[in-house]
Order: sequence, then C-alpha cells, then structure tokens
Amino acid sequence: MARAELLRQQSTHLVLAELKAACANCNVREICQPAGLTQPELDQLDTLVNIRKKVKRGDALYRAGEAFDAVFAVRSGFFKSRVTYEDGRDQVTGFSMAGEILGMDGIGQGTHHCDAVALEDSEVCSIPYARLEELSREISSLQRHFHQIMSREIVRESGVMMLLGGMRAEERIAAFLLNMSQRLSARGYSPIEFHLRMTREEIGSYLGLKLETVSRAFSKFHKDGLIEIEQKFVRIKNIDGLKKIYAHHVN
Amino acid sequence: MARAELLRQQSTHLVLAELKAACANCNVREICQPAGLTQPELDQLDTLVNIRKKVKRGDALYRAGEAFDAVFAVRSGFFKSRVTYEDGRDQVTGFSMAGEILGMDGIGQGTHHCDAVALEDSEVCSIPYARLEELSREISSLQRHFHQIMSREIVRESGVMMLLGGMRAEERIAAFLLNMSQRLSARGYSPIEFHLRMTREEIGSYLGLKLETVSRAFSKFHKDGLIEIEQKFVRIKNIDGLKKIYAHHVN
DNA sequence: CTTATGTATTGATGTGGATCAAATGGCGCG
DNA sequence: CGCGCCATTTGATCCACATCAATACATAAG
Repeated sequence: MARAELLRQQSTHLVLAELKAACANCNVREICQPAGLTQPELDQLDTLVNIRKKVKRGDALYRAGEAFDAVFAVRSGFFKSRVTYEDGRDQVTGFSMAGEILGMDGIGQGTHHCDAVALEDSEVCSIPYARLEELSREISSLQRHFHQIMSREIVRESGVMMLLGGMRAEERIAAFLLNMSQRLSARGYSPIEFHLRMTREEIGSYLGLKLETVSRAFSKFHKDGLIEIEQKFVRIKNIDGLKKIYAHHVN
Repeated sequence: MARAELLRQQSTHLVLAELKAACANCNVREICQPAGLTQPELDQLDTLVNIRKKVKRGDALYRAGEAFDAVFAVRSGFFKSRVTYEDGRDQVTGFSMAGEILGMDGIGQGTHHCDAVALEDSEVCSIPYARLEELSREISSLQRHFHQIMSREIVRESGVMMLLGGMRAEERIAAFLLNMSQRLSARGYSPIEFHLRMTREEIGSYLGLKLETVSRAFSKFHKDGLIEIEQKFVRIKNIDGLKKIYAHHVN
C-alpha cells in the first residue's frame, strides 16, 4: 500500500511537471504559441489553455447540438468530425491530428454542428472561447492567428468541395494520401510511412465514395507500385506517381 | 456640355448623400450594424466601412493570388466564387447575394484563394481587414459577429460537402433551390419567386453535376408540379414537395 | 484456444449521371 | 431587323462507381 501511494504521488507530481511544461512541448504552435510575444503576454496565454482532457478511442469529444464553449487543440491522437442526418446516415467532414484545432464550427450558432469522435486514445487542450475572445482583444498576434486558423478551415473545406465535385475516385484517394502525408510531415512525422487511423468506410464517407471503391483504389495503387499497403499501414513508394494521378484531371 | 456637367454634379451630390445614409439603409446588418452599440462605437464603425465599389457583370471583385486586404459586404447584386485548377478547369464554390460577406478565404494566406465574379452589375462595401481587426479589439460585439460569420461559412461549406458526398442529383438541386429560397427570404425577397443569376453550368459546377443533369432535374420538377421554371425565372409551387425530395436520402 | 464481430478484399452485375449529339430559343450586336 | 453566339432542352448511349455477394483476415471477448 505504501508503494502504491508512493507511485500515486510520483504520478501526480509528474502530471504537474508535465502541465507546467505543457505548452512549451506542445506542437500546437498555431494558437498556443504565436511568435513574438512578450513575457507578460506569454503569461496571459498560460491562463488560456488550462484544461487538458483525455478522450478514449470511440468516445466523442463533443456532439452535435451540445452547447459550444471551447475550441480544442489536439495534443495527441486522432479525431474524425461527423455530421448526422435526421435519417441516421452520417458523413465524415474531416480528420484532425495532433497539432490541429477542432471545434470552430460551433461559434456561429453557439452549439456544435458536428460530432468529434476520437479514432484512437487522444488528448486535447480545451481553449475556452470566451477567454480566447477576451485575450484576442488584448494580444493582436493571437487575434490574427485565430482568424488565420478559421480562414484556413474555410479554404480546406473548399478544397474538399473540389475533390467531391470534380474528381474521380482514384484522384480523390491520391489527393487524400498526399494530404495525409503533407500534414504528417508538417508535424514532424514521416511523410512516406504512416498508419491510417480510420477505416476504409470512414475514408469513403469523407471522399464521397463507398468503402469497396476505396479498397480497390488502394489495391490498384499497390499493384502499380505507387504504395505499399497492409491493413492500416501505408508506405508511399512513388509520391510523384501519386501526384500525377491527382493532377491528371480529365482535360 | 453644360447639361452633361450638371448631370455629373447632381450625380456626385447624390452619391455623397447616399454614402451618408449608406450603412443605415444597408441590409448587411451582420457586420456593419451589430446590435447594442453605443453612439461612440457606431461612429467608429462608420470609419470601418468607407469604400464603396461597383463591379460590372462578368468582372472580378478579386482574383485568386491577389493580395488580400479587405473583405466585402455585398450591397446589391450577385457573385459567384470560383477556384481554378492548374489545368484551367474551374469549380464554383459558392454564391453570394446582397447582404452577405465575401472574401474571408484570403485571411489565412494573405492572398485570395478564389476568384469572386459578379453575375450581375453589383455594388459592394469594402471592409479593410486591418481596420476590422483593430476595431474588433475595441468592440467585442463586432468581434463576436465577425467570428460568427466565419464560423457560419465553415458550417455552410460542410453542408455543401454533404450534398456533394452523399446526395443524388435531384436531391442536390432541391437543396439548392430551397437554400436560395431561404436566403432570399431572409433578405426580404420573395421565397417562392426569384431569378436565378447563374447559368445551368454554374449551378452544375457548384453541385458537382453536369449542366444537362441540372436541366433535366428542373424539367422533371416542372413536370411534377413542384416548380415553374422558364429560363432563369423560378416559381416554387410546392415547397414541401421539394423538401421531401431533399430529405429523401436512400435509407 | 475458439468464437464472434468488425474490417477488408475481390468478383459479378446494375444504374445514375456523364458524355455525345442535335435541335430550339434568347439575346446582344451590327 | 436579322445574324451569330450562347444557353438550354431533350434524346441516345456509355461507363465509373454503387450495389450485391462471398470470402478472408484481424482483433477482442469468452
């Protein structure tokens, strides 16, 4: 029992130490660590991102209709965003990985517009929106960063609209793989080897395709030597080949 | 010549008078007239929206790649937003009518991400972004409104993603008509009779369909007594029938 | 270990919307 | 007014992807 108590205390201590160093180590630089801040500003920022939260695989970080009061920075793990029709069918509208911001859809109505579900055990930092607004009024570089993040979300979505509206199945899958590669790379992970955290069905839902079509495209890319794929593991073997497919819209 | 000069002067005078009363009459309430402002705040707001600009049918308000320095409030007229591929093909990503805000895609990168093209002679108010940021720091209700507008744009686009990803042609067209109806209604126009400002091809591009498919769907709706349609004129005769098509996803 | 359940692959067949094609109708412009 | 261009409509055919179906594999639970 004494030993267990000791462990608990050590653990608590560790958590505190971690928390202290949290933002310094976190790769969510965009909002939590805008460049060029003065020390007092940095201290203020510490009061913004204070609540960390674990989300187990399969659990929802938030659900459509719930009151919105914070956006989230993904510290580790992987999420999908999903909207559900009245009739029960749903569609994946995005994936969020470590270092990205989640939940900005809720600002407009004050309630969340989609579900955010963890695809693996994950950890997020909660960023209370009221406090973010407040601090944005005091720190203009934070304000600017936040606007940029929202704007990029708009641009990202219009990119998906282009995929869905104008490309064929293999182009969409190639674009999807290249996008994953690019984002992982930006976060310091390998751009050529990674694990897909989502199922074929979720990829298909996101890309407006059926899971069988996704599977066939992967098999075809494999056969053509563009990628290796084994279950959820992907290795990109010919990135230019993928780009060529992606850029090969029917003229 | 004297007469022409007189006309010009009268015209100039008119423009000045209009400008003075501009924001009071404008239906772009969202950003230019947030509720609950004090008089000093309202005076500040006058310094925000100062530049009016006419855009002729077919002309671009801005183009992809151009430096971003302002968002625009549409005072009158109608715009399409369009992104262009490297290979020259383009896709319509949205339509903007009087009372709506345009150009927020540029904030993230500092350059515009799409073209905004007038589909009829239009007039916009330019809202310099630097000034908008500044004022947002002083007037929290303006800040909130602006964030809401951006967030709604995110939600709007995820709605389009759902159209493109999960619905069939007739569902998309029904959704499109209902959306136009709803937005026109919100701006004080008739929700059941209106002129489409865009071609079948532009509708198709927006909805991920070919122009022939759009035309066929309109004809079918006409035949079924849901709408009257003659060229660009639309009259909705059975709005519940349209909603039923829209909601009739394959279960 | 065995069983159950969800996930993935692969093949056969069907279909919604694209593509190809032709005719008609508006509308700006000389 | 009449010409030419573009938008639209409508029909015929095609094909990419959905759908249906069967099997294999992986992971978790008992």
